[in-house]
Amino acid sequence: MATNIRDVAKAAGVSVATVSKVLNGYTTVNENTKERVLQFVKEMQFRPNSAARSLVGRRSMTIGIFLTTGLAHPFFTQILAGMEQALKSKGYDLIYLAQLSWNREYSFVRHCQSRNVEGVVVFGFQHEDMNFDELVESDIPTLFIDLDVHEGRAGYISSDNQAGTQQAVSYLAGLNHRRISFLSGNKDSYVSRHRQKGYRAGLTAAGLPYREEYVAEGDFTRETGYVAMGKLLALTERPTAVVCCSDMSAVGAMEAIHDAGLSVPEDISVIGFDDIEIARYVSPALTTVRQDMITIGRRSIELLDDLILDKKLPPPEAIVPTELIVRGSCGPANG
Amino acid sequence: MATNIRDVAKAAGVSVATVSKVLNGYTTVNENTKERVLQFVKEMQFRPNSAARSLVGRRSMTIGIFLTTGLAHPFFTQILAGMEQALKSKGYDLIYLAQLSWNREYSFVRHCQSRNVEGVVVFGFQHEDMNFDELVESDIPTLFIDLDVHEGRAGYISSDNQAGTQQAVSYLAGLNHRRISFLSGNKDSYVSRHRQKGYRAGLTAAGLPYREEYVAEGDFTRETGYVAMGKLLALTERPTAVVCCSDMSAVGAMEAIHDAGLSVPEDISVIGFDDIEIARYVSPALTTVRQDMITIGRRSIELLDDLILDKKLPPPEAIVPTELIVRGSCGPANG
DNA sequence: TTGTAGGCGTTATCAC
DNA sequence: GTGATAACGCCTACAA
Repeated sequence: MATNIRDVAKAAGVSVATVSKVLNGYTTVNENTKERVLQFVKEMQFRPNSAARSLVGRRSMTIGIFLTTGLAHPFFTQILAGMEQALKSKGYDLIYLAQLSWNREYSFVRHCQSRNVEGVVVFGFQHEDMNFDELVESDIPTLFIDLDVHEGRAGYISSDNQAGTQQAVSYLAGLNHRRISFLSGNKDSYVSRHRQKGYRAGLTAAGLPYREEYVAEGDFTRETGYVAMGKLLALTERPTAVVCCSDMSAVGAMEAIHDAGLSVPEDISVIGFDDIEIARYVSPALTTVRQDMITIGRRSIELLDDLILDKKLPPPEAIVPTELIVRGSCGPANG
Repeated sequence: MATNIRDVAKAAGVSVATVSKVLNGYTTVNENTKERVLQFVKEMQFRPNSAARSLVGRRSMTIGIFLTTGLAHPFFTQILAGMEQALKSKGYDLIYLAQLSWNREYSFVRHCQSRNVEGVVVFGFQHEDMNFDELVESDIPTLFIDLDVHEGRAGYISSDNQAGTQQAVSYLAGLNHRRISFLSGNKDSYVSRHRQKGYRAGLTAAGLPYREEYVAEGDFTRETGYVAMGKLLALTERPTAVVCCSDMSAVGAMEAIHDAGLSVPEDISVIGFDDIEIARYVSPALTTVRQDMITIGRRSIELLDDLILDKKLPPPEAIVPTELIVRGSCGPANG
């Protein structure tokens, strides 16, 4: 059906070995024959069968992707767009391994191995309920996004969560806010922990005290943002500003503020984290800490490629800068 | 490294052929040996190498995905989530073929063939600048989403664009609107054409005349929605309602209305199409025609699977129902 | 019912 | 500089 290396060899009047050598950049082949072979390759639109290639132990040029949070993650598209750039230039294809629901004994690692996957990107923010031991022990180069796994051949990449949050707090302090609260994500998630660190650092830098009651826990979603904000509002000395762990929880917080008969930013200033598209469309538009997911996507493939190519390379811990995007949800302190 | 069929055969004390037969559901194998083989398969966590499998002409269980609009498409995530359900139950993996930018002679079809891809899903709304001839002629089972290609082994799936738009017009007519305008997408796109058809059908059903000047062209984006709405507002007898070809263009239209000193829905009612997440967050929240992208994603894989399994099957033309989601952007006609 | 052996398309190791 | 040929892991006639 599709042309194979033998067809090309026959057409060019050489052996398959020669064609193979030309294709793999061996220098031990005559310039003229090389020229002729390449011409036939182009003419016949020949592309080596990747299954055969990976079978003989050569590279499969395949990177697997695993989503701990399902496809529904708001950043997925941006990350993928960033990945695409690097995939193109490095020549990888990206495979999404749909785990077979009917198989109780399903092993993601075995699935990767049977597919000859060269590396894996894991993406999501759930730490607790996933067991990555098998993956880490498998020695398959792995890059986690937003999960601080750093062991064996597994590294990670994430935004500078701490600095980003600290900058948000400083910005509010600069607007004379002195009662700044923090709406966290799941306490044990890597990103939430570091954002909370940044919150404390920001308070300290501004000479503000850390108050336990000003920290409310959510889980990144709009719903828990609403509930958590409600608790903050019930405080006798209620905060004049709130830094949220995600844009969606900020949206929930704004709704709670609105429902309490207060307004943003006159009564309370709100800052989100992420800069998802929705942030621009809520009213007032949300001031937020932008994560550069395009860069994170691109770098994740580049770092993974390094890991694949160099077996001895220590796994990376990459941090990508954030940017404060000022819109309309913050104003000077009032009260 | 990873266990192969020979290891399993040795462990179970049988030949590789027997193991293979067990794995492939041959009935010509003794119940006891089968039992024992399966036990070792499970114990050793054996999974046949898919490269070797597809090399011997068996199935690769791989479906390719091709995006004409890049990853940035707003529905991408939902479609993928729908696909995932079917991929799981059918046992396919999904591969994203990153086209190699440095290769001028790049052929998507050859890439698919070299990867032994069994079928392809094409997704996007650009018709004109893409050349699908090679793909259609390649005889690779293909399923287009939102593109009415129907030829050879290529079929398509899409929302019921016509009925959805017609329902939107009827809804407005029911609110006593008599000057209902239409903000189209790219005129030559499949979905826009059918939505415009539905617009006319809706007018006819309501006994309203079709007026050329009430149709403004955009390209689904917010920017062109803003511009097109501006033109409609400049009309001497300006419309009291507008049906838009997408939610993003509806957002643009609402901004134009606002900037003209008018308000939604008091002065002008607005209906979108898609029901993307943003529709819930603009103010007023957008009444819109929801597309069931989850179902479209799931069905696209199911239909593709049918096409792959049955070489004689005529390619499908599948239409998925829409649903009118009533929110706050429409009110009774006023004037 | 089970085992042997040839072949899928490619690369790597030798000879020549 | 070039060409046989043995792998890679698996499946499928065919033989036993």
